[in-house]
Amino acid sequence: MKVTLPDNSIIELDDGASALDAARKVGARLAKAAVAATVNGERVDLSHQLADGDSIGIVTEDSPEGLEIMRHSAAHVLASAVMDLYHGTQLGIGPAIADGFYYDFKFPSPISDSDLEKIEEKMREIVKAKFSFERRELCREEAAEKFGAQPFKQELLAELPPEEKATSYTDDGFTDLCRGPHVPDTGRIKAFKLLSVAGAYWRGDEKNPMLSRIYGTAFPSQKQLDEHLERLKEAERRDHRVLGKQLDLFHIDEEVGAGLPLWHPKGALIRKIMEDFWRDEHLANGYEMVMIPHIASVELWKTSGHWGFYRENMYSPMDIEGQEYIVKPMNCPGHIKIYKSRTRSYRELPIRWAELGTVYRYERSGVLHGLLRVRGFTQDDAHLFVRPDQLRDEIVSVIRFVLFMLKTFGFEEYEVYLSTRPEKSVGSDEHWEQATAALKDSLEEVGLAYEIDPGEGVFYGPKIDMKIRDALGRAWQCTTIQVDFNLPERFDITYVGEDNAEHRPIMIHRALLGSLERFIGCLIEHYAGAFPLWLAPVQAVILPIADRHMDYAEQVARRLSEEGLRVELDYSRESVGKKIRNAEMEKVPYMLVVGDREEDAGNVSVRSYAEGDLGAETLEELAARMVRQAEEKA
RNA sequence: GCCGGUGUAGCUCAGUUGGCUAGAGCAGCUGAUUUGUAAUCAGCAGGCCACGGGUUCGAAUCCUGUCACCGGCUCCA
Repeated sequence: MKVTLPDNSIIELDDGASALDAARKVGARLAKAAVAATVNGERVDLSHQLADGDSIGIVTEDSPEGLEIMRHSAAHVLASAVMDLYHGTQLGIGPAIADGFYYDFKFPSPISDSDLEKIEEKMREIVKAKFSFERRELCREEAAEKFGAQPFKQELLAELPPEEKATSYTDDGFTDLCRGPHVPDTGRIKAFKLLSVAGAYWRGDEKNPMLSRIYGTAFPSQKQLDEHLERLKEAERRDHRVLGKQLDLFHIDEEVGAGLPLWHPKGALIRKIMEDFWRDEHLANGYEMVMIPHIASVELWKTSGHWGFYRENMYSPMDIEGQEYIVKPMNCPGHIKIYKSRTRSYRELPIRWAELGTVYRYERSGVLHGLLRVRGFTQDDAHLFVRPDQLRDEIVSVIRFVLFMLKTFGFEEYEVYLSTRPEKSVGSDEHWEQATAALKDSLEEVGLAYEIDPGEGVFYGPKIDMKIRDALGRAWQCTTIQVDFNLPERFDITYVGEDNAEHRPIMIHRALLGSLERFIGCLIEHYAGAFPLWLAPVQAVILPIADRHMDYAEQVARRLSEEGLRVELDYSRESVGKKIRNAEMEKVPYMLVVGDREEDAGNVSVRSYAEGDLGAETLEELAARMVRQAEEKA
């Protein structure tokens, strides 16, 4: 028989030949590296029997697909080991994921991290024994019987489409319901490690029982595994919670309350710089600033619909002389009230009102996470009131504005989602469709690739979300752009049109950075705490060599301050080496050493955080260079 | 909120099977040193061992409740 290879060449094989035979025919090296195959686009085991005319590709262990298959097999071996060690365990599912794999179990009694070593040991035995993975096709009755003691597997079986065959894989006497494919034998799982155990609801639904999930990872070589573990350690060093403490930027105080960060001087200064930039850019882009109070009568939230649809995220009302007031979870109703304070003409639109608006939302204790998930945060919010004919252009310019902001802060990578109507929502189908279409069209006009996030919209409208990843690769939603036909209706806001009749404006809710808290958290991790010059709370620290250089050092400091640069003078009576070390630890962009040589020459010795010792430079040159660099925001 | 783990000085961590005044390094303070590109030396001070209850002759250590934090799930900017 003949089969076609990916390069369209055709090889001849004996009838009944397997994918592995095909790999062998191509070359011994390929056969050795092979872990699975694709036949006519479908992933199969190497033992898969080929048919005449098949198009075949060999999946090797160093390819992304091969790695995924190996990790999936590692999950299977994990399950083998667990079933051997903990009798009566029920099996959930065990897929490969981005950086490894996991398997969900329901143990007869809880296990903890300390069990991982034992399980890993057992896995090593299984790997060493090189048990082959035996694939079997099962009829439903057989499968039901085989997994009689496995309620979760039964559930999966019951949901398998009738036309699909149930398959199982067996190694070392352990059989798992699994679609496959797997590596040919357990010995092909090279370097692996179990990382953690965590709770996970069966099928990701909190109404379901909670299982114990064991996470692990696997690589083709020990070296790659070690590198991966090293990356995890590096990520820990970039963690904004660690750096926030080290750099004295913020802290979260138990007595103040969980999820309520306190900004220290340096952190607050970074915020101030960002906020100034943000306000300036908004004013330059046709926005006006507004401000609203932090609490509002419960009546406002009833009108807006928050009281009905957003209540679980809102704090309990407080009583003020018999009236109920709510701490705001969103800024929109306040801005709408400003709109509604007088008659609006079509000539005024689009109205663009921006505010760094602090909101408070009830977040369940388990979700809080440093600055990335808090209970009180400041959104870089704005509400645009537009005529229908302006909607699309406005969304497009908001998207362009976002891209500009993210780029300025050094983010070139993000994920874009279009979130559609959730279960709990207000408004007509027609409005939801119009709003969703407007967002979609705009994304396409700008040419941004996006994914649909079904049912993830806000209760009053669909949204575009942009997510940034933290040091550990977890995605955090920052940017949000929402089109809203509903709140204008609920508040009955209008503008007078050219025809002298009242018309309903459409609202765009948008936050470019999302919230300052989350964004700064991401920013800290992005720069690993070493902020670019324009954001650095201290841009240069002056290091006099001895006390007699203090006057000159002060002169240098004064000169740079005159240029609007943020400088500090290290007065400590430490060695130069120590002063440099301290400045390095604080990740100050420039360290300026001044001693006899510099004082005589009227210059400074420049050491940059990024580049090390740069040698002497005149004060004027340095000042000009720093000012330019800060302006360029590089 | 749920599952598992953790909580000792400002920070990072020791603290044997329950048993002496709970230790170290860094940071801080004091003194000496006046220093040339990532740590000068010495001394001092600093702890309701997260908080509350219990077991015990005796608890940082064991049990229990609360709170916070970490990893994950669910949920979100």
